[in-house]
Amino acid sequence: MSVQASAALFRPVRAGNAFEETVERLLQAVRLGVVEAGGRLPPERELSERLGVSRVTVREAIRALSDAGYVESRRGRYGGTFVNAVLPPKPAGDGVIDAEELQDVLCLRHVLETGTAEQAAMRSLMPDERRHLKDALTEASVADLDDYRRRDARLHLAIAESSGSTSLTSAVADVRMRVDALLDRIPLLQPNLDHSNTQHATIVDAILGGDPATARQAMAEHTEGTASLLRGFLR
Amino acid sequence: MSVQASAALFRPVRAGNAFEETVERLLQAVRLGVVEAGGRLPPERELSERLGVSRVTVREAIRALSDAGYVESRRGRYGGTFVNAVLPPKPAGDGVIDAEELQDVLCLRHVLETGTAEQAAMRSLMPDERRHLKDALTEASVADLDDYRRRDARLHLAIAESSGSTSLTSAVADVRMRVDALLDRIPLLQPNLDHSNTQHATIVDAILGGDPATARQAMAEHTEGTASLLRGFLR
DNA sequence: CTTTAAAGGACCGCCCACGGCCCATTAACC
DNA sequence: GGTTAATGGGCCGTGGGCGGTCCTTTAAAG
Repeated sequence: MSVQASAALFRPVRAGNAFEETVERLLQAVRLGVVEAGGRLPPERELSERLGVSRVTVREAIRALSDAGYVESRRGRYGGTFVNAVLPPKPAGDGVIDAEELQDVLCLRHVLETGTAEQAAMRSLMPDERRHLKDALTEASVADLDDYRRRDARLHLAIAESSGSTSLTSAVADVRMRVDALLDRIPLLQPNLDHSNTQHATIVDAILGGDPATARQAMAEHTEGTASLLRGFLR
Repeated sequence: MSVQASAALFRPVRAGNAFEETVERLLQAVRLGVVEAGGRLPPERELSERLGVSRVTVREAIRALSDAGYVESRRGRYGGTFVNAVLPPKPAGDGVIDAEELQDVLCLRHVLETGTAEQAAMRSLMPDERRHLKDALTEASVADLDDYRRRDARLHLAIAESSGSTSLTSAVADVRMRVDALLDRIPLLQPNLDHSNTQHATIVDAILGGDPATARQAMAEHTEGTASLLRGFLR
């Protein structure tokens, strides 16, 4: 039995307790911009059902996010839990980063993102999917430094959705959270942002034009850009 | 908020209770050939620690696998839990397959497997990694119809390991379990098997030769083969 | 102004899972 | 042949998470 394979298979069955995992999932929705600023989360009862977790646990998780300044709850009909316009700054984290973790997440991201771009370009997208992609691209292109991370994530998720595989979309969201945790430790510069926007346009054009090879290639260059940024700053 | 993205993010936080997930994980190790026939699982105490689950739960899971005929436990020093030489036939499952699930898993598999093959070919493998790959290839090529599924899975896992990313390896193992559940419903024919062996050799050669493009292309053709098989039988 | 429905807020009893501990068994070693 | 260490087997008290139920608040609808 290979030691690496067994390490991959005998990893922990759960990343944390129900509360922690629920917090993490809701954080994904907020941080990746799936629920936009000012937007409302699904009602607690619905979240409870969809996340497969008791409502008590959902409430505790929401309470934690509320205390941290991410969301705010309002009672009464037409109430709910709303995403704050301005998100709290994230803790810088410890300076040391595991080189193996970096290699792992960057490799995974490369595979997933180039794969979604290619798959998206291979499908014949519905009109609403095409519009959704274009909208996400536009919103990312006009974002300022503060909003950029969320809108960028939202665009990459839109591309993943265009692949037509929910499992792929989930995987992209998960790896994006890991990448974001790393990106929090390096500065975001305007030139990088401009360059990203150009690449985004190329990728979306290729997808909408049904050109898988170009979509993959463009996405590869795009992820390689942030990858080398991370490698440079963290090593 | 896109309905697809929220479906991906607000999916259940846990696939089942601790017992069920532990059974699933141990089944992976057995069914995917990570622990070969006659081989010994790690001791219960170690499994408990690595899986992040209490020893009671591990024991209940092992008991379930034992009852199902997958493994056998022996007490005393140098005892342990051993994988049976002949695995029980799997239940056929219900005839109806969700078309969306099929599309989802095949798309995910294509992206992951072609990605791992490419990444593996891009790395400079250590001598023991190269040997491991060759061994897995040889064992798959000499397998008979009964053993083929396990050895094939083992080879694909070996390729995934060669990518150097444990996350990727885990993802490949997970999607392989889903694919296997589908493959159980269609017959395995010798011609398909021969064709697979030829493709396996091409893939491994490309990886060992450091040719990412060929590795990806060969793996793409390989997965497309089983994909069209599945689509044909199940639709 | 009253009604109503939908949302958050709070509590209770139950059970699964955990940690910890000790027992029983077995093959190697001296 | 006794000793030893590693392994599976089993038990018990505790706590987290669950399902269920009811209360409170709120804005739209009438």
